[in-house]
Amino acid sequence: MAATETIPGVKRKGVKRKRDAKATRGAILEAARAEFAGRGLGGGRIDAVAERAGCNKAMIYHYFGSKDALFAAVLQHNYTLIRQAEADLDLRSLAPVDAVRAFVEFSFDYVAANPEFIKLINEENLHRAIHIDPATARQMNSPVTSALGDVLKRGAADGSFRGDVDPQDLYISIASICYFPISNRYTLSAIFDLPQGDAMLAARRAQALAVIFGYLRPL
Amino acid sequence: MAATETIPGVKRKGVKRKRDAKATRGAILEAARAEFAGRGLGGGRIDAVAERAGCNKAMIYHYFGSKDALFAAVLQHNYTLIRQAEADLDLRSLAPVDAVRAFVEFSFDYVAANPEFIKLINEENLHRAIHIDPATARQMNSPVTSALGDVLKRGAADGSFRGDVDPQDLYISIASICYFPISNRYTLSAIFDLPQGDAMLAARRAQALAVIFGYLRPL
Amino acid sequence: MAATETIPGVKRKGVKRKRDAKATRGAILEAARAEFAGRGLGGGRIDAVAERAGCNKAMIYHYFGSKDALFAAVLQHNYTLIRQAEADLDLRSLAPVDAVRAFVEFSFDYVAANPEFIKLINEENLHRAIHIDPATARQMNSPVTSALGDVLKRGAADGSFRGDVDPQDLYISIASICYFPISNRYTLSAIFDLPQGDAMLAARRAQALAVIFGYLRPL
Amino acid sequence: MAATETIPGVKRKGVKRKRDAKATRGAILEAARAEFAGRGLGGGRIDAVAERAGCNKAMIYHYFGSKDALFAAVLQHNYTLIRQAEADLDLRSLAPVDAVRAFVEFSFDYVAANPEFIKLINEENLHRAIHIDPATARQMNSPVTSALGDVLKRGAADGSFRGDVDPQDLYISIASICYFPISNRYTLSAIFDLPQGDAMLAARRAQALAVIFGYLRPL
DNA sequence: CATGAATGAGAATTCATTCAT
DNA sequence: TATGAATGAATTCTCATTCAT
Repeated sequence: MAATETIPGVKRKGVKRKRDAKATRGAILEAARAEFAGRGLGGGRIDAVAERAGCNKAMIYHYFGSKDALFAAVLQHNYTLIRQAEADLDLRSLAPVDAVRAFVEFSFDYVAANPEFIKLINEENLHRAIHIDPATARQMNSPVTSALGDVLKRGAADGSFRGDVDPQDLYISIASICYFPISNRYTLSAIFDLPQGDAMLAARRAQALAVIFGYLRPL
Repeated sequence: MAATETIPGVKRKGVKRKRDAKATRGAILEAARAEFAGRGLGGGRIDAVAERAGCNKAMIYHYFGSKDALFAAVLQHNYTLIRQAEADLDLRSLAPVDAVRAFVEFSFDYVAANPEFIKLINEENLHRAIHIDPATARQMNSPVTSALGDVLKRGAADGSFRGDVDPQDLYISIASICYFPISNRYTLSAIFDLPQGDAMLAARRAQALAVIFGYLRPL
Repeated sequence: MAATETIPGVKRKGVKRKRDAKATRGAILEAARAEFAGRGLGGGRIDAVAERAGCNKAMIYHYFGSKDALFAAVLQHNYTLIRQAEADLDLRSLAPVDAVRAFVEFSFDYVAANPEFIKLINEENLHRAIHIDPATARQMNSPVTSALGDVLKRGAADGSFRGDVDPQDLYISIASICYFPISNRYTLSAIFDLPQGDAMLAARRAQALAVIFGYLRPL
Repeated sequence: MAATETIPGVKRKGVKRKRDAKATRGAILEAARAEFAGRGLGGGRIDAVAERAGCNKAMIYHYFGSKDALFAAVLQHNYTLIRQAEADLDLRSLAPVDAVRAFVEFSFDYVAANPEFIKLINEENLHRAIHIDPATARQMNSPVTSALGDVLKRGAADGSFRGDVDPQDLYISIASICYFPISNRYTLSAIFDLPQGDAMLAARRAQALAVIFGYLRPL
C-alpha cells in the first residue's frame, strides 16, 4: 500500500522489523526513558514511545503490559545502571578523601550526563514511588551505603573527616547537592543570572565539592 | 442521592454558585495547585480542578484561558507566596548565624509544610521553565539574595563564617539540601529504611543545618 | 474547517446538537438498543451507537459512564417498557381463557414487533445477567405473575383450565414458546423449510396458542 | 517462575507441542466452543482460544483460516454431535409415548449438559445464521423430523396423541420449551426466585414434559 | 506442523476546550 | 458571572491476522 519507500535507514511503514525480542525490548526501554523523562508519566505518550523505538504500539503492551508497568521497568532499569556504575567506583580501595571526591564527582557527573535519570526519579516521587519495589531498591543500594560507611570510618580514624557523620545522611546530602541543581536548572536559571551550559555545570560541581568537603572537615 | 442535600459548604449539582469573581478565581488556583502538584501538568485534569474548586470547567477558561496558562498562574502565585514569606524573615536585622539558621529552617519548614510547592517547581523544570517569566522571577528573588549577601559579609567580618561563599551559591545549596529530601522522600524511603513522618522531617532538618553550618565554618 | 455542508436534515460535522439532555439520553438508549441487539455486547461499537444517536461518543460516557453501564441501562429501559405493556393488559378483568389468550398473543406479538428485546435478553444471559439488579427485576415482574395466578385460579374454578399449574411455570412456558421461535428464527429457517416473514410469524403464533391451550385443558 | 515446570499435560511456553494435526484441530474446536459460548462471537478472542487450546494463534489460522470460519466450524461440529445423539435415540423402535418422552428428556438433558450448545445457536441467530449452510443443516435434521412424524402418526393411530400435530411444529415447540429455560436461566433467576442448580433443572424438565404431554393429549 | 514476534486497524475511554443558555 | 451540554482530537489499549524462522 502506498509506494514502497526506499530511503535507507529510515523506518518505513509496512516493513517488518528485526524480529529480535531482546533488541526490541531494549529499544522500547530507551525510548520510554526519553519520553517519560521529557514529558513525565502523565504527559508521556505510548504512541511517541513506539515511534522513538521504531516499533509498533502493540509490542509495548506485548512486552510490558501497560504504561505504568513500562514506567516501572524504565525506573528499575535505570536504577540498576547507576547502582552498577556506583559499585564500579570501588570506594573501599581509595583513600577517604579520594573516595568522597570520587563519589561526589561521580554523582554529579552521572546526572549531568544523564539528566533523564533524575527526571524519572522526580516523576516517580510525584507518584509516591508506587512503581518501586522497596525490597529490591534497598538491596541494590546497600553496597554503596556500606562502602560510604567504611570510607567515613577510615576518614574519621585518620583525621580527614569529622567523626559524627552517618553514611545514609551523607548519601542523601550528596544526592541533594548534586541532583537538585541539575534537575532544577531551568527554574534556577530563570531566577538567577547563571552561566549557561558547561560553565554552569562546572560551577555547580565545584560548589557540590565545596559544600560536602566543607561539611566533612574535622570539627 | 442528590435531590435534597443541605450540608452547608458542599456543592450541589444544578445549584448556582456564589457569583464572586475573586473567590472563584482563588478557589481555582488552590484546586489547580493541588491537582498539578499531585499529578503533574500532563497528568492533571481540568475536570478535576473544576471539581476540587467546586466550580464549572468553563470558569477556568473564563479566568485563565488555558490549561498551560492556569499552570503558569499557579506557579506565579506560589512563587509570590514564598518570596513574600522569605522577605518577612528580615535577615538583615539578625546576627549572621541567626540569620542563616532562620533561613535554613524557614526553607526547610516551608517545603515541609507546602510540599506541593516543590512539586510544582520540579514539574516546571520538566517543561524547561517555559511558564516562568525570568524578568519577574529575578526581580522577585533579588531581595533575598542580596540579604543573604549581607549576612555572609557580616559573618565573614565577625569570624562566624568562611569568607569565600557566594550568596547565590549558598541559596542554591540551601535549596538543594532542604528541598530534595522532601520532594524525593518517597524514593528515598524506598531505598533507605528511614523514619516516617515527623521523625523523618526532624532528621532531615537537623542534617540540613549540619551541612550548611559545617560548610560555612571558617577555614 | 471543510466546506460548510448544508444538506438539510443530514447531520453535519461541526454543527452542534440540540442541547437537550433528555432527548440526547433517549437517543443514545435507542441507538444502543439497536446496536447491541444487532451485534451483541461484545460486538457492538460505541462509535456506532454515537453515530446512530447522532451525537458524540463522549456524550455516551457523560451520560452512562461505560459500555457496560450503557448496556445495563438499555436492558433496564426495555424491561420497563414490556412490564408496563404487560400491566396494561389488565388480565384480572378478563375471563380466564380470554386472559390467557391475551397474554400469549401479547407476548408473541411483543417480541415479533420488538425482536431486539429478546436479543438483548439472550445477550444478557451470555453474561450471566450481571447487568441486572434482581431486586428491581423481581419487583417489576411480580404484578404480572400474580395476575397470572389469579387467572389460573379463576380458570380452574370455572373448569376452563387444569388445576395444577403454577403461575411462574406458566409464565416461563409462555415465554419459551413465544420467544424462542422468534429469537432463533434464523437457525430454524436454516434447518427447516419454513414459510418466510409474516406467514412464519402467523404459524408460530398459532402454534404457541395451541401448545399453551392444549396444555391448560382440564385433565 | 517458569523454567522447570514438569506437570504433565500442562503447556509450557517455549516448549514445542505434540505435532499431532488431529489433536490440535480438536483442541482448537473445543477451546473455541468454550470461548464463543462464553463471550459470543464478537466478544470471543482468538488469543484466548489459542491459550485454552494450548497452541499457537497461527495454528488457528492454519487450520481454520479466520475467526468467522472457526466459528462456523464450531457450529457445524456441535450440530453434528447433537444430530448424531438424536439419531441414536432410535425413536422409531419405541412406543409413541415412550418415544416422545425419550425425545423431550433427551433434548432437555442435552442442553442441560451442554449449555454451550444453545449459547452458540443463540449467537448464530444474532448473526442471522450466516455461518450455517442450510442444505447441510436440513439434510442433517431430516432424520429426526421424519422419525417424529412417524411417532406422531403411530400415537394418533393408537389414541395416545391428538391427531393434528405437525412434526416440525412439535420439534420447534420441544426445542423452545427445553432450550429457553436453560439458555435464559440467568435472567429468569433474576426475575423469579427460582431454585438453584439441579433443583431448578429438575423443575424445568418436569414442566417441559408436562407442557408437551399436556399439549399432545387427544382432543 | 509449530512458534511467537510483529503489525495495523480499530475500539473504549479521556480530555481540553467551546458555546448556547 | 455561571452552567453543563456538546465536541473532536487524542490516548491507552486490544485484536485479528501475518510472517520469518
